[in-house]
Amino acid sequence: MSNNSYANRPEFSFTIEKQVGLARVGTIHTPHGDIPTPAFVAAATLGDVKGLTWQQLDELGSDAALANTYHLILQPGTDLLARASGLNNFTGHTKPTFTDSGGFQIFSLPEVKITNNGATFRSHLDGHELTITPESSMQAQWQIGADIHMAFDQLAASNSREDMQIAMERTHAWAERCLREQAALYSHYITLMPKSQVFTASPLSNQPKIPPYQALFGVVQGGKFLDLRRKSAKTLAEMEVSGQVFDGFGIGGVFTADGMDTMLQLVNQILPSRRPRHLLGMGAEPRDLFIGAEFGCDTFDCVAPTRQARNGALYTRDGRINIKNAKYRHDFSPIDPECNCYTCQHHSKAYLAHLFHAHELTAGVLASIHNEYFVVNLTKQIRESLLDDTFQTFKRDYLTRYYAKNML
RNA sequence: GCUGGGAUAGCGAAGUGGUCAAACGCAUCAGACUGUAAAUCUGCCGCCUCACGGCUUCGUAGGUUCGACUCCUACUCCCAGCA
Repeated sequence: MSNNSYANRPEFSFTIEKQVGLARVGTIHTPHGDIPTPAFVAAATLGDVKGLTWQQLDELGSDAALANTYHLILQPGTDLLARASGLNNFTGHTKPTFTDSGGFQIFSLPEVKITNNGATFRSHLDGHELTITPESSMQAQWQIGADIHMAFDQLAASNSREDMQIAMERTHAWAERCLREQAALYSHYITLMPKSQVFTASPLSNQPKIPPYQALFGVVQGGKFLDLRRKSAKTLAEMEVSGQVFDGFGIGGVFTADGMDTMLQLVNQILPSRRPRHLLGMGAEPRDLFIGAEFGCDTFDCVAPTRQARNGALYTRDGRINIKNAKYRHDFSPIDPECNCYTCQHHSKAYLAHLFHAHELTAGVLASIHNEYFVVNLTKQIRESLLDDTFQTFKRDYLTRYYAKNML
């Protein structure tokens, strides 16, 4: 292993090709292939990117996808995914995958009961009660068999410092348990958690399609409180249980780009530079990606590009437009004349507007191709600009133009 | 021709004496969406006004009443059944 790479296990490593301040250009190596970074990871919550086939996702340039453990536990069940030899084999997606732990979803549900043991909540599908613990989340993620897992974390109940600190400390306690379980799962592949009310995973055996090692990222919390963020980053960076350390880190609980630069500077100076960092949930706006990459994040995921696409909000170099607006009904130009996506190469705004007004499924498909391409491609361009030392100019020009209308 | 039913805002459809510019749905117009309970949600949606507020409406014309979309009369049109 070179000085520029990190490999907790031979099957997972991160190579840094260039560092510019906190920003870096690198490659995450996984059993399902490489992810050149910075990279935008497509949100595939239920095992698909809404509105897109895997082929379409592939063709627009996506290098990775992120599914959600909470959703997959509820349906189709992680036992089934294990039986199918893992998520990639089940879905037909061939590229690297992440799974989120379910923490974020659970805390957005009503009537969540948090104890030191775990989170108890009701399924949003049928209301049945379910408990997820750090251990069971790890087990479920191993059954899903993604390349990169997130530690089971807690989001704060409010923005108050007190709640933020409670959530952070619980996240740290759970992080230790996640590491312990990770070590156990790696050596035994998977173990049983035979408590009747706790989500339980069945033992796996001889599942060659499931990666032999599945990386685990610890999740930094602390909200807007910089001292908490500092403590969280330091604690997780130094955490080691049973010889197991985090293979990378997620930065969670970020809901706005305001103040994100300062927070990321602080956190990413503390996190070990040779391990990858994923900015959880951010990427609805170009500035999120620029700021994230500039201050040391390697991967991003966000539901906004596809959600907004389904709702008719489309990205252009000159800001976001709502394709359903009356003025686009007879506009025969592409969404963005500078865009090279399939949709912009083949279709006009008028056609898209018509499909949206007619509630055709194809509207969401074509719009999702465009929006997902937009963020995936922008992140690739950021990577290129870091490589050829044009990042600052690129960033300034891009953001000035994108937000010009909003700065009037 | 007779009998019965009906005509409400762009469309559909509530309302059967005051609290009705008029429920609700759709459409229109606009906005929101950041680890997806989201192909969802919010607002607007007769005219004037930034707004307070004002004005004109419920097939047409007239009447009863303090007051009518709601009651009466005539007319026009639509639907069903019977001839």
